[in-house]
Amino acid sequence: MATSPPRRPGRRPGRTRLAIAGKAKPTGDLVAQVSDHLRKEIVSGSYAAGMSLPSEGGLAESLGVSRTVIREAMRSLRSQGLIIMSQGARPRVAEVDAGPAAESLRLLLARSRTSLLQLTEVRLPLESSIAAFAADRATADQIVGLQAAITELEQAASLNSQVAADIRFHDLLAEATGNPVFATLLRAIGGLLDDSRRRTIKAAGPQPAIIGHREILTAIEQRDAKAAETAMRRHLAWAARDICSNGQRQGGA
Amino acid sequence: MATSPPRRPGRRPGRTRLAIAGKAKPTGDLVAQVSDHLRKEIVSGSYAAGMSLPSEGGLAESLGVSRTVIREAMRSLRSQGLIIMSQGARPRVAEVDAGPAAESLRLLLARSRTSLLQLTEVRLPLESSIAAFAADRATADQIVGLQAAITELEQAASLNSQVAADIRFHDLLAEATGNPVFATLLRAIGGLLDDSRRRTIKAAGPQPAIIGHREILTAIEQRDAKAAETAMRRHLAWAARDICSNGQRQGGA
DNA sequence: CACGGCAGCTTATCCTACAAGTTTGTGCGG
DNA sequence: CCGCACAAACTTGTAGGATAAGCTGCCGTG
Repeated sequence: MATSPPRRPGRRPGRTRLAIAGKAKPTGDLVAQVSDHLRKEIVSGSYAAGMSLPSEGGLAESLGVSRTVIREAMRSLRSQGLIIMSQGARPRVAEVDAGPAAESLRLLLARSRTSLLQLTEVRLPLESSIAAFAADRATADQIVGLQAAITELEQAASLNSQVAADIRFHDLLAEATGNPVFATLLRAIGGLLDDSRRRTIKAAGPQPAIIGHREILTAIEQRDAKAAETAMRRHLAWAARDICSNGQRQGGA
Repeated sequence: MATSPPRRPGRRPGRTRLAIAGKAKPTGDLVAQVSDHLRKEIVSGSYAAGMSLPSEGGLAESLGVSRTVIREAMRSLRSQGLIIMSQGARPRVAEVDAGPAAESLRLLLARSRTSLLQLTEVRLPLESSIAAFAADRATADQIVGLQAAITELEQAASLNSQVAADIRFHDLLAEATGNPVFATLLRAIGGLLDDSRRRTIKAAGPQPAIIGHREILTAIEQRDAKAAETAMRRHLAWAARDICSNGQRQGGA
């Protein structure tokens, strides 16, 4: 006896529109709609970072789609670094992090046979500007922090800590511009150059980097944007030299 | 009667390892494993661009997982711009495109509450370098394309097409550097500045932009990197002027 | 109050079914 | 023999249900 109405599964014909507030797009791609909807909510800040999202079942019901659709949309958001999922716990909104964007860039570069040289090419104007802006805007605290990063590099024993101190100096510099866009882009690109950094320091030792950083910091302390830019340019040119010599392609992994 | 063996659904306990060649990672996240596997195959070139991938069912069987897992992995790859899916047709390997990486960066920047002024600040050195590199490297074809973009801007009737032509010129310029990293970063930042561009052109008309583009192109034709950089700097300074006046924050969407 | 265990909720995976789109092959007419 | 219409097969998109495994918080015990 078909007491319950014969609710057939499968794609429901006319129901192209979602139970999402406002206009209904007749795109026909439910996952994309849900995914866009949630992405907007997250980016606009309706869901704060660290906050838990509704459960898959709840979202499925409230948006009027199946859990399958929700799951695929979630997977999409997850691969964009917007949410964090783990079995048993509700998905949470991820902190803002340059990692996924860097990964995306890495993927692009790996596919388009981009060389490290091309990355440095972009890094040069970016970091030069960073140095210049930092000279104008760095606070006293930030200058102290930069000094500390140099000291850290001087006293670092292992290669790892040397590389870390190097990265730290550049990050602090980007932060000192007061412009998060600089820091973001630098980290996205810089993350791809970690291996290169390591090789360079391993080959030449930390001394060249220390000298370069000192020159930059001196220019910043004197509020000399032009000099800071020049010093940074020289610093990076040194680092780029042995990239040119063994111009390896950016591998996968 | 359980004539058929009681093949219970649900997560199969011991089967944490995938039928993927080589080492078995006990990560427990099948989707990630499948996704990584396919990603490697695509990036390494085992699946050439434009080529069709096996069907979901086929992959599910050959990798020993359910179609659900395959679908979620596909969705992940799709959101990274590696594959293209459409109903009824097998998924195909996407051409190399900077779009997804730029989108990922755009998302990151949008989440970190950046102002238009801050975006412009980064755009200035970036585009300046782009102009300089383009002057050195643009091919004859690319110069023709740039000229066409200017003509397009001159003849554009609607505001929309004017903005589009403006964006197109800058994109082509980035492409002319021969360095996809420039194009990617520019698109990420530029995408957030679209509204601003629209307002600027709406307020001042296309003439200032046309003049700026012409100056840049002239410098490029003469292979004068320094002049190209200067021209670009002037062009952007003009555009930035009325951003400073109404320094609004960058909203979502 | 501290702490361990249990109950409920939630995700991860699998399965099956059907709708709707694409591709392919077949057969017919020119 | 070639080209085209049409149908069959294949494939993706969505729904829905079931089970396993993990997490969270509550409650009872010490």
